[in-house]
Amino acid sequence: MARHAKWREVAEDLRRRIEAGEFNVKTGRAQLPKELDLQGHYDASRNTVRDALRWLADQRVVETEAGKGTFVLFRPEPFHVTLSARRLIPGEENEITVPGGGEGVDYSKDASVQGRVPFDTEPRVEVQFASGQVAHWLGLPPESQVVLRHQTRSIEDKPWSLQTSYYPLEFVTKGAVKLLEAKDIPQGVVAYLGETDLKITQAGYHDEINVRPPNPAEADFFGLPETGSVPVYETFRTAYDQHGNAFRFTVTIWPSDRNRLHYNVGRVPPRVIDEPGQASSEG
Amino acid sequence: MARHAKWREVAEDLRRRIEAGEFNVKTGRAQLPKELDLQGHYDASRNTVRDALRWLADQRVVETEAGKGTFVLFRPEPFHVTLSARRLIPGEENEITVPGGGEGVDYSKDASVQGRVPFDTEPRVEVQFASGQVAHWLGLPPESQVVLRHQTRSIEDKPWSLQTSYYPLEFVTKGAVKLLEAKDIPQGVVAYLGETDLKITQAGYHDEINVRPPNPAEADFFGLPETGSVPVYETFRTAYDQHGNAFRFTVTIWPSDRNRLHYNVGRVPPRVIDEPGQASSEG
DNA sequence: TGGGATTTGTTCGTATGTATG
DNA sequence: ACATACATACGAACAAATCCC
Repeated sequence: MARHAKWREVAEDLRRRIEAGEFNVKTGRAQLPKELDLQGHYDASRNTVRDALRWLADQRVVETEAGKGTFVLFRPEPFHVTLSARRLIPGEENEITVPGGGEGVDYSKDASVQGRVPFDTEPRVEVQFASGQVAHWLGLPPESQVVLRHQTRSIEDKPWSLQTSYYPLEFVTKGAVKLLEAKDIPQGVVAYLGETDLKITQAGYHDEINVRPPNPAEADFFGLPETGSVPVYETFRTAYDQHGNAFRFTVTIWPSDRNRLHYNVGRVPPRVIDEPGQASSEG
Repeated sequence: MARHAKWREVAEDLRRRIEAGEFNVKTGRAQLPKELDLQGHYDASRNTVRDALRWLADQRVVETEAGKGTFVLFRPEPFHVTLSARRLIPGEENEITVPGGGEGVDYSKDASVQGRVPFDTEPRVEVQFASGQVAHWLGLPPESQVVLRHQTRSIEDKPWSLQTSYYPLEFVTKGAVKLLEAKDIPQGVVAYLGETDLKITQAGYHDEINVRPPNPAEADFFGLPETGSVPVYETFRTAYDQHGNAFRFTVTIWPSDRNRLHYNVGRVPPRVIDEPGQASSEG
């Protein structure tokens, strides 16, 4: 009869009851009965109940807090992040064409988020020897040094992404001195590099998207369970200039529980560009 | 001294020993000592050892098999999948330009995989009422019917992706009768639609990327643990024709343990287009 | 500030079931 | 049929976090 183990049946039933709203309260978080009561309700041992709760906690359905209880997790609406630029080079239509005109065109930012304003911290700036991965993507010889600019971004006071960009140290000695300053570059780094003697223009970029469990520092920053049950997106962006040389390598970490990624390729209706993810839920 | 719980310390130590290659054997899989021996080695109870092993199993570091033992998991090199087309419309350079010329240009496929040949099953074809999501993306009124074409893809005998495409049923009555046939369309569906009276040309597409645990059917097909510890990518692609109308909606499932996704935007050196992910590991 | 009650976290022991060879 | 090894389930004790008075 029992197709599943007992702990699994308890878990499934609890999830059903959670989705039916049985534990909802008017104010505050929905709280499950305490383990002792569940033990009585399901005629199971406390360990079996705890196996069920652990499984639900791993799936981010509930959250347990020592001394307090087990609570139903509120899952926020995800941010919809568009990772493809609208136009890449101002004045040229070599990328996405917005038939309606040029308003709201986004040249310099890496990502735009529908309807919400991200808050960036001031960057932390370091000079390091390039790791193998960084050297590979930037096309640098081993032992090269790079400037690293690290930022955290939040939306509505919630941590949203971690970003680290790498530039050849050479850029600094050739005129881009602001790269070493630990403060935001208002017009964006790409625009700034174009204003310096380097005269770098972004012609295109390559993105690689990976998914993995967060490391402890990331889990702490984003408030993710340290079991690694909520993965993070890890995007690697290599930007190329007008000569086909890589000039920037950016690693960004996005928790998967609050982000969806979007790309537009070719000609796409403006409403899709402007309002990604309007009705996308449930697969 | 003990910063972590005992089970966690056992787990960390086991991972260290695994990475040090302590359990490697010349032929076959590396096998850990049995639980009873680990219990003795760490002076812990069997349940504590099992807590550690469960944590490692959730992270796909090891795999336990009843009656056999606990084995170190072999993690294969991921496939690198490029989701941006090289050129979108033959003859026009409105998408990625390959300076070297037109060789190897990929017009019709949704995805190209570096150095490996995917094997597609014959499609399963159905007619359904459009769900809310499908109707939304295709811009169809409620109660519309759609043709659904479902395929599984494998690379080197390993299941690699699950794909379902939706087309307005209207297309069939307007001449695209092959959409209803349960066999592959060699030139690709997009090219075929252009050859019919519909004269549809793909002008662009929008991709949304999500990550979630696999459902039981997906876990079974891909051989993923049913705990959901290995997430799958779920990509939603909406393709638009020359008039800005959506003509296809495609949902693809890719297990994250064997896939990395790539996009090229703007002008990118051909070697990056042709050989994605050449040296990208370790973050 | 403290102490006791409540609730979850960790660890142990033990028994039995199930898959494998 | 038997031994091996992991899976499930039970019970119990104490620790740690939280809350309330």
